[in-house]
Amino acid sequence: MPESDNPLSILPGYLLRRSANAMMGELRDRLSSVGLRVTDATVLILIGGENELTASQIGRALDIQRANMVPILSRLESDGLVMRKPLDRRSQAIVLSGKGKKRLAEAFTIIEQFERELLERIPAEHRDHFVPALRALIE
Amino acid sequence: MPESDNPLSILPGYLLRRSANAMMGELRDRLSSVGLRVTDATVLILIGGENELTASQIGRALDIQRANMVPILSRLESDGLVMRKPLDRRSQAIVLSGKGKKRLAEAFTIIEQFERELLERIPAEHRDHFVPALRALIE
DNA sequence: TATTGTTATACTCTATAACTATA
DNA sequence: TATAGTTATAGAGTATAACAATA
Repeated sequence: MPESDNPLSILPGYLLRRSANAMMGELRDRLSSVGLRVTDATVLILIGGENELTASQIGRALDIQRANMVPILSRLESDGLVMRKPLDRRSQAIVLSGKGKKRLAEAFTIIEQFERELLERIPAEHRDHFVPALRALIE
Repeated sequence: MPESDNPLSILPGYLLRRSANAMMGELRDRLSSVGLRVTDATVLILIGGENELTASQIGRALDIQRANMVPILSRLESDGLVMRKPLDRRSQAIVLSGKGKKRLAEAFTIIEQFERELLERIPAEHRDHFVPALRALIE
């Protein structure tokens, strides 16, 4: 908080939004150095960890609607980072290209450093409680 | 997480974004019942707690840029919730109207219930660590 | 019947630059 | 010179409805 305390600074929901916005702004700046948006990087990480996922499956895993996956995957494909591999005549797997694997590795280095610094900002006595608390909110 | 675990589900930054999006979506739905956006409600809470704040001061307190305060305050003013009170020939305080105070009270009831439920979703042993952790990320 | 991929569209939030009037 | 308020604009994320093709 740049300003001194206000009635909002005790509300967990407000603090959650403010901190997420601040952290994602920081991550966005760092990922721009490898030409990726935050969402792009999450898609690369997801499909890098599992073998064959369709656009719909990626959307469900990341809480992104089918329709909104279209521009994301178009961008990744036109950048040569992913390819489409037909599974049947309706579905297609989104798979990393060689270039996509390299880009994912670069992004992951940035993200690991970012996550490390994020955790270090949290006082030690609270640190280990953070991820379990967030996971409970998402379930 | 609707889907089973993936490489992202251990990243604090990703979980922070996902949980904030989920929580704010929920709050947005609830506040729509009193015709307010989440940001509108935060402005009302802020100016309800302090006597006289200008648009620029509100923006700095809430991490909203000057230019983006304009449509927010125009909306609140045209809804009759706030009024502009000249301080000098350049600055003006944004103050709650009577209608604005009533609307703020309605919104605050909704938000208090929301915040209560949010905290209850966090397992008891992690709960008290949540706000301090978030505050550390915003500083 | 349900699902996949897609198009089109609109709304919200955010970011930047520039301008004027005043402090 | 710095700040307040504003305009204009663009980018990004998100939400909804609808459609054809396929499972």
